[in-house]
Amino acid sequence: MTRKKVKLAWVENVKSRATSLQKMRVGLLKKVKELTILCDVRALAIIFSPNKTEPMVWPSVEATHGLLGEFFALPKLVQKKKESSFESYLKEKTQKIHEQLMKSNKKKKDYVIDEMMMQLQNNRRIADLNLTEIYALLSFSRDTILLCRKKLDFLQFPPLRDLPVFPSKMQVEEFKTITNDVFVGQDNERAGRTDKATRRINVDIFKEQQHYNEQ
Amino acid sequence: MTRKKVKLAWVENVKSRATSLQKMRVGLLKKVKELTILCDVRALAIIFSPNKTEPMVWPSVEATHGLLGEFFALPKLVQKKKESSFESYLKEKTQKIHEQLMKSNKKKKDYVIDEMMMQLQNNRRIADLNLTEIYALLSFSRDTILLCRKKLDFLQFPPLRDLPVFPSKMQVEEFKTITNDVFVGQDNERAGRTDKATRRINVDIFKEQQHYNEQ
DNA sequence: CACACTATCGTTAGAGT
DNA sequence: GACTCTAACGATAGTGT
Repeated sequence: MTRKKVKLAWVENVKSRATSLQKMRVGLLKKVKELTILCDVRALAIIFSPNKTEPMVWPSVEATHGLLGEFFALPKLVQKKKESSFESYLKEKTQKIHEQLMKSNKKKKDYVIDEMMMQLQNNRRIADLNLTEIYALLSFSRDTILLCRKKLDFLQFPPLRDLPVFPSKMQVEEFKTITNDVFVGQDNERAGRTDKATRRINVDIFKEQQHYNEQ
Repeated sequence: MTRKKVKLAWVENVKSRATSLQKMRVGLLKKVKELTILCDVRALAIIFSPNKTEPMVWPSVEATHGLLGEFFALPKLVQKKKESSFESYLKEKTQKIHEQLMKSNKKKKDYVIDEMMMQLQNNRRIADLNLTEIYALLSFSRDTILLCRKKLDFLQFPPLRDLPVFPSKMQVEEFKTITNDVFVGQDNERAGRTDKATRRINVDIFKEQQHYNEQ
């Protein structure tokens, strides 16, 4: 039995697609009906199928016309708003999830930085850091300084200058390849120098954060 | 855990209803989206909620307007047809199921009649039959005779006269009550007379068939 | 072989917590 | 809101025509 979880994509096989359409249409309209009865709302659904002139309509063509009349009678400001309430719902949802992610990333970042600081206070030296780690530290320092300035209400200070731009993901990948993965390798010079109680921690988190750009 | 199977009815509790509405709306629109992607159809859904001026619209207000444009552009004969393709689908489905039921009932009936005939050829006598069974036999005979006439192309024969009308369900129920269920009872005179190898078979099937009237 | 229908059972929606 | 658990959905194998 090859019963796979169907992924959200165009169904190639013509027959399968047709059977799916039949079943899903019925299931869908059943759900619309359920919704209207259980929650006392009015709703309509229209499904255009290829190679069929008449679409499948719920609850009926007449009722649909009635509801659409109400829809079109709505003040244009409401009806024509660029976003339907579903779209704004999605946007809100996405926003929330993204905020959560940023928060979680912030936590991890703080933890990683703390670890690095600890290591630096012990036996690890600046020379032991790789490029990614150095950028992470610099970025952290910059953020921290800015936060401090803000808190101290010294917003009139000029922005920090000469801070390097954080490298793109591709650049970091390239770097890792060239250096033959110094993070996990145990047979290179650097790793050999820091084998006491020093545990190299994962800093991959820094490489992903560049891709979230709001708006 | 009170995890009941929700029945298709108005949800009394206001809070539950609101939560259901939220969840089901999202689930519904997700399904619409699934359908359009998997089966390559275009569809729209509009859900009006109480106490909300703007309805929830899928896929978007603009796309909806576009699709509705096509819908209204359809020739009036197609668009205004009294039945949507969903309604005719349901009707067709009902028709099929009903035909199946009739077929199945016919089979059972034939089987019951066969059994009765067998019993009559053995030790059961006409006097042992109750009213329902007698009517069943008469009805069967009538049908059989009509079928034979048809097959022999003697359609010009006058219809059978003096055949009693089959009793209504209520009349039969009344009869059963009066006679204290002679079908299963073992302590009445008739049952005592037929206790050899005679097995009384269920003829309830005949009482139900009067309620299916097509169209 | 193609089609229609049924049975089976993995996946998903959503009620309750 | 996140999670658990069940009923229902729907993909596919099986069966009949």
